[in-house]
Amino acid sequence: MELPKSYSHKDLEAKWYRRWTEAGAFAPANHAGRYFSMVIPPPNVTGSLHIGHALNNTLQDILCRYKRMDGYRVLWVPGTDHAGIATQNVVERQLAEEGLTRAQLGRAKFIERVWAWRKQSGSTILHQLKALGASCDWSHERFTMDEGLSQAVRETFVRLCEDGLLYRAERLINWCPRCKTALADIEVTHEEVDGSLWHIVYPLWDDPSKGIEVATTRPETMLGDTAVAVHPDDERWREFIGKSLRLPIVGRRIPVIADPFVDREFGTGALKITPAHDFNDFEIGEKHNLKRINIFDAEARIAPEAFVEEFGQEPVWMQRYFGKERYEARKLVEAELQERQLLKRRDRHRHAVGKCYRCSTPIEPYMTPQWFVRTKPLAAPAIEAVREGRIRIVPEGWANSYFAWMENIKDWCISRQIWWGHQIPAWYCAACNEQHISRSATGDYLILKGAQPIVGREAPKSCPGCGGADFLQDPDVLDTWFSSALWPFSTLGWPQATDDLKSFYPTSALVTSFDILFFWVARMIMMGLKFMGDVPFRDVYIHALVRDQEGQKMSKSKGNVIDPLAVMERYGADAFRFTLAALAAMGRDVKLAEERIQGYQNFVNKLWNAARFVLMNLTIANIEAQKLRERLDGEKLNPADQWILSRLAVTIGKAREAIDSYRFNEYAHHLYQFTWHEFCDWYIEMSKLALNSGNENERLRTERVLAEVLENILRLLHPVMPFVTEEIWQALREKLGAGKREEANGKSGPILMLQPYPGPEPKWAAPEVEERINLLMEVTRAVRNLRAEMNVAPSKEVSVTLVGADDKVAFLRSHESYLRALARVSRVEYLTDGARPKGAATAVVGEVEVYVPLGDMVNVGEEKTRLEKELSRTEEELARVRRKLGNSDFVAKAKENVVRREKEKAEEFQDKIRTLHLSLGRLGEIEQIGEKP
RNA sequence: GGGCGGUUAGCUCAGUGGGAGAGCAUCGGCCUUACAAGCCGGGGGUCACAGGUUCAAAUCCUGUACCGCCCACCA
Repeated sequence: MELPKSYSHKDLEAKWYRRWTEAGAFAPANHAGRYFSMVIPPPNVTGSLHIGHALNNTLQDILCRYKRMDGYRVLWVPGTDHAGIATQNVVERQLAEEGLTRAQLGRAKFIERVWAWRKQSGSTILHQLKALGASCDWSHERFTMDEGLSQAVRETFVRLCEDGLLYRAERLINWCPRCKTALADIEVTHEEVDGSLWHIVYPLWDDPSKGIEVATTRPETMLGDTAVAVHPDDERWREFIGKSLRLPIVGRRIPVIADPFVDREFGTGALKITPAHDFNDFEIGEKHNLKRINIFDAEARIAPEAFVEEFGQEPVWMQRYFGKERYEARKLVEAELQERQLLKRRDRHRHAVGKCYRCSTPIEPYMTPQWFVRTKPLAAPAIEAVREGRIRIVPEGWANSYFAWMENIKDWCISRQIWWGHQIPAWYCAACNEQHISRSATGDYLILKGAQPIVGREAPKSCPGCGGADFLQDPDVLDTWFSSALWPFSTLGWPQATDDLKSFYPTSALVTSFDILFFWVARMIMMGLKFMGDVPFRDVYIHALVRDQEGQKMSKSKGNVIDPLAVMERYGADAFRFTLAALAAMGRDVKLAEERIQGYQNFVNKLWNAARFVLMNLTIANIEAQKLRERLDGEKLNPADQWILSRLAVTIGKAREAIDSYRFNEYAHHLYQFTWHEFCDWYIEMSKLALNSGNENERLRTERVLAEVLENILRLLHPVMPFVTEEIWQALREKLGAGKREEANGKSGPILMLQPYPGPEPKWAAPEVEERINLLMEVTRAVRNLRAEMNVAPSKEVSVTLVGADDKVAFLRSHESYLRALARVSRVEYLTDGARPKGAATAVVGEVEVYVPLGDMVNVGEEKTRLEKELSRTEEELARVRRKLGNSDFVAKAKENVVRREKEKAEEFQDKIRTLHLSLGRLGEIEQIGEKP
């Protein structure tokens, strides 16, 4: 079978993916050897494949395919994350389009609806991964809300509770008024905004003519103020300390307290204290035993309850505020203060605002009972594991961020007031907690602070307190990241003691992006150590974010997204994967422009055409590809063959080194360089001579080398470009005589995907041959260069004279046919010494001088200019080398080989200068002749 | 406020102590029977700036500027 003239990825990709699947090539059971395992960073079920997933999974797949070929039992566990808030938001938006809210639907119906949605479109993203070529073991696919994983979640929750690492308490937490749920600290992103700083006067209780001027960015929260704090040493306010103020608008009597926390330099040096709606104020409030007045409802609207409690009835003077959301209330407060002439100033002020990482709504510090994980005891061993190198973070710079975060870790708020997720396995006896349960008309209920939870793997049968059997389960669900934290072992069957766990835990590597280092990686390490007693993975490879060519984050709103599916459709998965690998340099963002992919598509095409060349020239048959090498060892190889095999051996070494250290870009680069610029540009061109020599032995030998090198290239490239390499490999195999029979029998034959990865080939190393072929290549380039510079038409053949050291010239003479073919030279003459051709364009390659006679076709003046330029360039270089050698410190202190090389250089430059001078002199003669006809 | 990273050719980026590199773009020449998605050749850079260490610095150290990111309770 010959390969078609051009490569068409469209049908082939699906064909090979199917074939690999049918061959069971993704399952670890089919391989023997050491274990290699990875778990996929589970994409959100809501998602579709974006460029970040593409990069992440391409790198993982490269590792898996490499390790699989290299003899490991590879397990790559795929799956998806239920993504609590994100998914709930998506389904809520769908409902909104139907004019429904989740409240109207009710909890049970809503969850049903989410499940239906996830069933229908939840695996979209995994199908898209298949288009990318991801070699996951699909029989191991998991979902963070699978029954097995739910069991793992309940198990960990109960055990953490038993170990005192879990508690429920009322704390000031980050609240998203849009999602109406608590968030963990890291789920809040801080954004700088241009805001204002309001200066407000709080009059003295006893003497309203005097007052304290406070400065605040959030005037609306003053309704909840319970004190004003000043620095104890601040002269301006000293006399006020201990006195009472009348809180404007509300009329509350609040004290002036002294606290060194207050920054005298900022604003007026007086800080209003709102313990229920500011984290700093909360702490100060706790210290000074201040009242915490919650002025908001769950949607951050001013709620009357606290004021009713305070004043015994709804304060009529505050009527206009009730029910108003934060920013509206802010305007009203500002207006009323203005009216009362208590608003002194409003300055422009830039400051950071915390926003919900899911919906960008400004978060509200809010007092609610929540569940927390005590993280310090979990963090300590997690820090140690990285510090001791039991987990290696690559690039290691990220370890600093990891340590910094872990060492300052705060308790993790894990409860969310949403419906989609793992409902917390805690129950409350309805009878015992009657006064702590608030029921709404719709049947929903809230568990207030002070309620006594019973934590268990399942609902309790009866209350140990009263014996009652009426229980309400905690309505909250767990943070999505709680179940993701268990992913490396929950997906392998934990809490059951499975074979998978025994074989594949700890996993070998985790490939992820830095933006979830704290969300996910850190927590997996804590949980893995806690519940498995061992690290969840050995290596963490952290890759960059994909940005557009301007370095902007890709986002739909900016319209700069590159859709991986569209790209693959257009350029093929292989070109896309190769591009991602080539751009994945460590510690840098990946800036992706579509032209890059196009560029690497050319490489796919180049490989394809090289393969076509090899295949159309193969006459040998009945040799299995795998046996090529054995045959090759018996051959008498010529220097060109030895050279390409030596280069191949070097490339194999570099490729292994690069991939073993997660340097994907270097991997891609080395293979690109070897395939294109060594194999195609030189070896294939040289091979044409042997193939057309008419010498049967030479021809067969060259065919074998071509096939051997191509086959190695295919195996080396397969991890990055699985589809095209498989297609070519199969064609090669068939051409070599194997495969046909099996296909006729309907059996599936060998696949490249499961061939051994090229090993080190020390016997191919031939540095001295490389050196000689290098000379030949340089002389060839010199001739080409002279022709181009002298504008000699490519069709015009020229003769060349070579002058130089005996051994060099002898080698060049024995390979004259290459020079003739590669540089389009008709005749080569050799002079070992003495005479030089008259009137020739000159180049110097090491110890060899290259002359191309000018004849009558060249402008003598141009050649003279060219030589003079070359001469001055060489003189500059010589001067630099001489300066170095003239420096006694250099000669004394530099390494010997460095000095030696400099000396060699000096000699080389001197020779070159001498030659150039001679050539210039001879040109002068011609000029004179020309002038005197 | 703290930390991390970046600054190298027109663009995107490799390169961690000894002669400045790649891809793309550009210019010139080629339809040479694997490939014009190609071949051959060329031009282009005081390696951000200023000091320092060293025989030797794009590379190590210090500082500065600009850009980006992360963390942080200055209202």
